[in-house]
Amino acid sequence: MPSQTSAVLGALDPTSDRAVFRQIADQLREAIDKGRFKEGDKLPSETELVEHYGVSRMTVRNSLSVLQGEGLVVSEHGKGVFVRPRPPVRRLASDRFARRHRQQGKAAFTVEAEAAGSRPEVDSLEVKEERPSQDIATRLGGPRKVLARRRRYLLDGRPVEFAVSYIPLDLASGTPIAEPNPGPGGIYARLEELGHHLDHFDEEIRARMPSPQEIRTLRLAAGVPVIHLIRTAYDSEGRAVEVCDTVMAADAYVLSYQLPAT
Amino acid sequence: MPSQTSAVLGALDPTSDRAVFRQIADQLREAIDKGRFKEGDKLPSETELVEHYGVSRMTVRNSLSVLQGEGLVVSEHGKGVFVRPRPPVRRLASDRFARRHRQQGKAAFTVEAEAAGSRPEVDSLEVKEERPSQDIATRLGGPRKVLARRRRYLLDGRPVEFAVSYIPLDLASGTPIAEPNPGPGGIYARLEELGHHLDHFDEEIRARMPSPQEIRTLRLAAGVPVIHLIRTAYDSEGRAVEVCDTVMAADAYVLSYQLPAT
DNA sequence: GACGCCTACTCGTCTATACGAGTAGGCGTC
DNA sequence: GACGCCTACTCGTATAGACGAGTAGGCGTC
Repeated sequence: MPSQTSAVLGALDPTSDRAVFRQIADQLREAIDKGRFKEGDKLPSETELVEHYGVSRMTVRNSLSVLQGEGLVVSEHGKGVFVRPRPPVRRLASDRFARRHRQQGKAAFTVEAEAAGSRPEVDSLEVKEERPSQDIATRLGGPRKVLARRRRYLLDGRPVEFAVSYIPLDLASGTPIAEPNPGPGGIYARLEELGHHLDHFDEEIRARMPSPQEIRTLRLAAGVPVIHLIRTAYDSEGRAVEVCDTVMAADAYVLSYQLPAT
Repeated sequence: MPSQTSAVLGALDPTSDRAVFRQIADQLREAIDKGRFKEGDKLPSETELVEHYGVSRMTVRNSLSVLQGEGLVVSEHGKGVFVRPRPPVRRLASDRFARRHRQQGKAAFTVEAEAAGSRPEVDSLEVKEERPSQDIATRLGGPRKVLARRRRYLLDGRPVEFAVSYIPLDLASGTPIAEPNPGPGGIYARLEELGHHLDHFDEEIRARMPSPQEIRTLRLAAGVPVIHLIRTAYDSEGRAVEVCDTVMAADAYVLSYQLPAT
């Protein structure tokens, strides 16, 4: 029903000093916001928009690229431009590293995902010794070498998170922490078994646009930022025992913290 | 020295199947990453890039728009395209609402900004009674009317944050909370004076691309996401006494939380 | 010197056209 | 029915050209 375009979209205002491609983008955005195009709906094709507005195709494409940059739509080569579906979000509670969870012995990601009815996967395992970057070394108190554990998390086949844990090599070497699978409860459980009683975590949160590498790894659509979280774990002696550097697809997460008011 | 372009940028690979505009974007990105173009530097003009690569101007513009979308560069009409300077970041510690800070009587934003050597400003004051949105009402336990306090925060003249506090009207009405200036220590201090002893805060954090309205309010450059933080304050009886909905320019903030491991 | 114009350069917008490549469905052949 | 081709439609990439508008500096006039 291509002729329905005119039922949803209005006309341009030739007296406006607002650029034509912005006017078109505005109309499409409004139509999406008001639900006249719903999640997953196909927008009118470029050709239809060209005919509807009487402008050239490059102008229409310019409009659509504005909406892509805002993360409102995604284009699929050969198929069309679609209103971007909002993926269900995964909530990360601030007590997700509480000892009581650790003692249950299952990985937090797996438990939470299954509770939410999603199929969790962990891949791209890489565990190796490295020389830490300046930043990581500083956070860990200056070790010369660290064990780096890299993994990627997927939900229902969609990559949502990429994480690297760095542990000072003198803590990790020869322990289950250096194994691809560190066992139930993860490396925090192993650290505590090794006598490093965990005291607290520091988390730093930034948001930014992804690098091309991150776009590939997380298969990000245009206009989706990432949340960059750097967590440092401290034991009861105040020593930093682990730094975890995590990049998350921002459209898949809500972080949740509870803070005392005292 | 326009001829320096060829000293920094290489040639295209005609055998590559990577699109020409992507190859150009890659080369510019690499040059920026490696510091051959530094923060604030002007990139070669579109015309220079056209001559250097032997492509059409639209192709060059396409490359530059890729970098703009990544937030790496900003263009200034009539002047050129510049490597985007990274503004100094403002750190928000998770103890910023601790009672001891509140009792000192100065607004947290002002104190922190001056400590960091920046000039803080708060503007766009609006305090009025409203019917809450569905979401806000739910978070506050369903009041029919709320007091909404809107303000915008600036650092050295640059808007960095827009915040709206919602307080159930039956708590705020006729108190200093309903005044444009609620007095030392802010509304949290007033709430405690009114017998609402604060117990804890919940914070929800999302990251996303800004709406056109947010781009205007925060004067955001292309490719800068926002951090959306929703804080709910609870008193010792478990009642939600305030919801603060905050939108921050992501390039200006690092959020910092400390979590117990217990 | 102060002012204003003029010019050269910058990016912004828009048109018109061409071809490439991915998708989906029809339709005929086997 | 299964397969493969063909076609029509989609978006992706690139060219060439035109005009508009903001910026900054030179330069002449006053």
